[in-house]
Amino acid sequence: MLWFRRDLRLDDHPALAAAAADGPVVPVFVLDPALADAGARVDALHACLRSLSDAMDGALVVRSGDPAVEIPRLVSETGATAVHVTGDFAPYGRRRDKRVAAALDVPLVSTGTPYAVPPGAVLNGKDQPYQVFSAYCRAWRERGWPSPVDAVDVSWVRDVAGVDVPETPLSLSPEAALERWHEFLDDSLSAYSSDRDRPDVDGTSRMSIALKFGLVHPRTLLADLGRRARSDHARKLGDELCWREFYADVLFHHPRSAWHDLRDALAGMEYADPASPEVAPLVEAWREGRTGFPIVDAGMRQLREEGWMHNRVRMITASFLVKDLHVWWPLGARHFLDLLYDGDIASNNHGWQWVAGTGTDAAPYFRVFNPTTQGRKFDPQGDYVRRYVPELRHISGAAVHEPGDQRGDYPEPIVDHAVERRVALERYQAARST
DNA sequence: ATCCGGTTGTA
DNA sequence: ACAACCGGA
Repeated sequence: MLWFRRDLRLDDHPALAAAAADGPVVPVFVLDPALADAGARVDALHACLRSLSDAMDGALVVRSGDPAVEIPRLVSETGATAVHVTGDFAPYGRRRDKRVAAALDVPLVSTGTPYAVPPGAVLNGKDQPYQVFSAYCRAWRERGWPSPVDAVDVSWVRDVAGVDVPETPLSLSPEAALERWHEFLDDSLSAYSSDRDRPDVDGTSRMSIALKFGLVHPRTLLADLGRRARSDHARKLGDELCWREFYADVLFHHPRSAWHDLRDALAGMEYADPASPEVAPLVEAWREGRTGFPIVDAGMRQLREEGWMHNRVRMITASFLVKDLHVWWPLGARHFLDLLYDGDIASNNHGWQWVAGTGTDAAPYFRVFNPTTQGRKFDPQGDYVRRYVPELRHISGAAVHEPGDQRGDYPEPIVDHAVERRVALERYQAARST
């Protein structure tokens, strides 16, 4: 039996190869009620499951319920002699897999991971986990990763009863993701290093959703990049894949950092109460994209409309919540996870902690993003803002980023950035000296 | 020990 | 230029 989780593909799949070596394979997915409130990405999950089921002519068995009940039940129904999985390294997945293994009377066999390098496998000179990206990345490259695994012939066991996958308007499949990947390699990799920071340009690989659900394995992408090893652009994209692996590694070593400050250096930090009458409307304006800062609002509206936000803008909008509105990062991390199709607890929540200054790579605390400067720099023609903020479409060029009288119905800035920057710096100073 | 590096902003 | 951090080699 192969129990699929975040590995919803048939190619380059070590656990599938291991299962197929045992004989005919029962392909299973369990819709876990504990993850049913996972926001937008439940739709993305259903889209991935539909394409996976199609790829095996409908053999996929979908059950709904607690995996610790459903998986043992399927084993006894089918007489499976082992349950094969790809390892899961996030806190919930690790707890769930322990419960399932304990409830089974056949082995739960874990083969492979969703990463090129398994979380926990790279340690520093003192045999400790890395706490900064650049050092981790160097060691990660040095360790290296295996080539993609060859396709295997699988005989699927059919006609095991299951439930239907819910309908969804989304369409996601490994084939479409790889098609996008090859288009990206052909058309956009040659400008990646700079265009990746440009939300107005379609310059990123857009592989985040495919990686989240395992439609493709990062090893597949890294193998293609390895064939372009002399390209600085390929190396830069390798770095971005490494950020994903680094944060998975950090979460593996520090499961609590999913929702708590990784470092306690700012334990005494004073935050605004998001439920208070003064702050609640500001947080709501942030969520809805009407802060009066065009690049922030464009990003928050892109998130609502598309379930995706450009990474540069994720940093800008996160910095605004944390440093201009002084709200503790988990509120923002929760909001992103609710709306992002690619929402991943390790990358998302540690990215937020990076911005907040409580995580790895402790950015010097005085590094506060200026939303206007960031807009001018990374959306230089203003095209990104005009795409998502219709109220500003009558303003041409970079002037969309500037405050002024011509902005019509568009809101006035809800805070004075220069003032809030100083407040943030004072609070960081105070927290550091406690 | 000492130096490097870092998704930055303001003067 | 400077702010003025800190893990890692």
